Amino acid sequence: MSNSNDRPVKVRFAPSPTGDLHVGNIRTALFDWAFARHTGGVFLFRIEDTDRLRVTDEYIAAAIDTLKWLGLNWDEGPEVGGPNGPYLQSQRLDIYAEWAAKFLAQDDAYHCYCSSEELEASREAQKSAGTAPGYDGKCRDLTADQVAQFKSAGREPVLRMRMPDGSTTFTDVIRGELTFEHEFVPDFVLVRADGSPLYTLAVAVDDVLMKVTHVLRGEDLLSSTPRQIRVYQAMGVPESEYPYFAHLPFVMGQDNAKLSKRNGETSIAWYREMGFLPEAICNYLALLGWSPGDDRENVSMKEIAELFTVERVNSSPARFDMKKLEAINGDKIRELTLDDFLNRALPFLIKDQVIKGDAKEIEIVKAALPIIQERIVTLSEIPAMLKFLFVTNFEVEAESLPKIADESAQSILKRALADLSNLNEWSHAGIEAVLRASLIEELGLKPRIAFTALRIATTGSTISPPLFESMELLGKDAVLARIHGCLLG
RNA sequence: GGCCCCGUCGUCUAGCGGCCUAGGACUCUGGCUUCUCAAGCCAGCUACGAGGGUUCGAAUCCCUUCGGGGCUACCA
Repeated sequence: MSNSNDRPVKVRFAPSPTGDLHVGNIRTALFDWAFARHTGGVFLFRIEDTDRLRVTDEYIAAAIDTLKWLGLNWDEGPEVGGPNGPYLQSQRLDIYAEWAAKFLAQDDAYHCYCSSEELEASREAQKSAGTAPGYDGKCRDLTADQVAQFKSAGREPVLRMRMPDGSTTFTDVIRGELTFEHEFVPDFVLVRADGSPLYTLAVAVDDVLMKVTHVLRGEDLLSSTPRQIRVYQAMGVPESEYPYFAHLPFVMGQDNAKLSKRNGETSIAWYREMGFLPEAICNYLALLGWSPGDDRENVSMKEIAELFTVERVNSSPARFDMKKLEAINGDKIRELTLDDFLNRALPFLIKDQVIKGDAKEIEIVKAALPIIQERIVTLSEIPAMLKFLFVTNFEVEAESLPKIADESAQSILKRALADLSNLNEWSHAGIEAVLRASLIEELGLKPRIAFTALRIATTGSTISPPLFESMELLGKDAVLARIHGCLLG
């Protein structure tokens, strides 16, 4: 995507936080961010909170937190400021009011006194008649008398933009040249009856005032673009200074509907709690609607920024696939350095009360992490996997108890207990050597049989990290005590 | 209903007229390895929605059709 005017690239991510940021929002944010980084431009973050009934301070704070967590740092916006602030639309009300007054004075916009009941009735009529829906223009040319009448009836007007006859043509970088006939773009409301601005006004005014050069946003806003352009015209912005538009395809849920809070786990906060890595989420999301062009699938944030171009963005929607996200998350976990892995694992262990977080515990966790690193898909699996190392009153899980109750299992445990008691060098290699010599070679047992019994006796479960490493981490005393505790006679 | 967008394996995608008897990844199935579970390795299944054109030649261009989605708010 070139930049025909000389202005420096500025891309904005402008969510309306009516809930936790979800997968679709973040995919848009990621592409915005990647485009800015790729071009060396500015990444602007703006909060569209003109609907204060639905946007709360908590959601705004959560959105800021989520973006930070993902590493999608912005150059202009909340907290960091910038030359074109404020970046919360609720703090720019006077600006919108000024432009609204100007549009009214220019006759680009007009007061509309229609009640919602009247508009509703009109829409129904249009629908049943099969004609183009939209405002019928009833208040376009009100006489002074009519206005006086409405006012005396106590009606408060909205400010409505006048759409002239004709059409709007613009180029969408992803979809090509698009033309919308104004006959299907009805006059739209800019300012509510209570004087508060609408998205239709604020988005256009802000993009112009904040010198935004590229608008990459969801496909759902595609048909609102002619309205946005109409506002540019009323503002007197020359066409050469309109931003480039690129409407990103949807990210859809499993049921093929647009991803929303109603279907599936969409909130990024949930993925965070589940132990997905931010870089895995970004990597996966980058592959939804975009690809590096070669067969590469594992890409770092740095690579995403280097390789991202809007030209490579698909025009068709993508389905969100949890399985693939999990696969990528597992890959990313395996790539973690031990210290990094430790820092990310600790909060999960503490939250699940497996450890309190003291130095001694952390030391054990650090020693144990390497043997589970390739065994987990999400960080939230760690507590269950390492719990056996920290439990004070050890118990074998109920379903495994019968498996060590029979005579052959009991003799294995007895034999192992004797072998291990005499073992001085308590290392996983030493443990393995002595047990193999005794159980496998001397007694001729199948490894699977012998070690399963010991696994149950020492970890409490048939599934565990590698046995000898687990024993080493557990320590000689605890291992002997646990095996002894499993002896029945 | 009207307007608009979209259509390659189950899913994400590569492909931008000949390199395609369509490649990769995830999933799934089978196998190898193996102290469990994983990881790893190998193999296999499965796709150009349909119908017309254009062309020597089409997944790639055009049309129609069907299907999916979005918008149609004093939401964004």
